[in-house]
Amino acid sequence: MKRDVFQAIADPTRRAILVLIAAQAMTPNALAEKFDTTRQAVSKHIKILNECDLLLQHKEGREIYYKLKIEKMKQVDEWLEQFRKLWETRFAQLDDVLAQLKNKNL
Amino acid sequence: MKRDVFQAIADPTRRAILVLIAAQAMTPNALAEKFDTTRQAVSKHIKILNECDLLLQHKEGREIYYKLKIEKMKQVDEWLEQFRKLWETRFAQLDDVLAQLKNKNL
DNA sequence: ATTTTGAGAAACCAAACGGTTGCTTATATT
DNA sequence: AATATAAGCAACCGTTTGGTTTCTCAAAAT
Repeated sequence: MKRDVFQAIADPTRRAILVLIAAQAMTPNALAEKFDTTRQAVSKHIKILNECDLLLQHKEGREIYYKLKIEKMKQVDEWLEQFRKLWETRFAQLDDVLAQLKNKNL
Repeated sequence: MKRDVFQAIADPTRRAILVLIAAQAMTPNALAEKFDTTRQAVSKHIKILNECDLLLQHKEGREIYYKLKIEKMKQVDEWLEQFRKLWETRFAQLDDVLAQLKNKNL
């Protein structure tokens, strides 16, 4: 199944996982210990993250290390761009208002 | 019920609604016409967006205009910040690699 | 005054979600 | 060789999701 990044970050546990494996690769067991949840639960989240094409993995013996494809997070950033423009404009407008208030006080 | 922004943007229809009402206030009916869905479906999405505290509304007669609280979208931006740092670092490293390659070619 | 229209609310439905339990396979450990 | 451990997979369960249909209410329009 194919999914998008927005689905991936919808769940709080998954967001926490993403943060952890952004910095360093981790095994499912290590992740499960970090939060208090079972390995199977983590495993399911990893499956979903994989379907979002967000993960890199490499095997070391019987352990599997998962790491985040950080670039994929840019997709969220790109979508956000359109709003960023708006809130920056609004901020500029607020600046104007403040400037005018200041002038009135003089 | 209380929800977070990440839930709001998880659904594609909801993302489309957010984009539309970011620029200008719109009524549920107007929104429903934009995509091919029923007003009731839109109404449910609006309910969820409201529970995420993402909406401003004002009534004009029997019509209700909804508009996005754009600043709320910053919450996503802030969460993304930690990844942005990483992918920018990585980009800088790539720059280094390219620079080294260039030197070898000289 | 009656009818039409905009909108929220409730009941219902199938599908998806998040989690648990139990099983299997592969790799280490003893 | 026998046991222990890492991990994926499948079945199951209660809850949530996204959508439709129906109903009600309030504000136009006729």
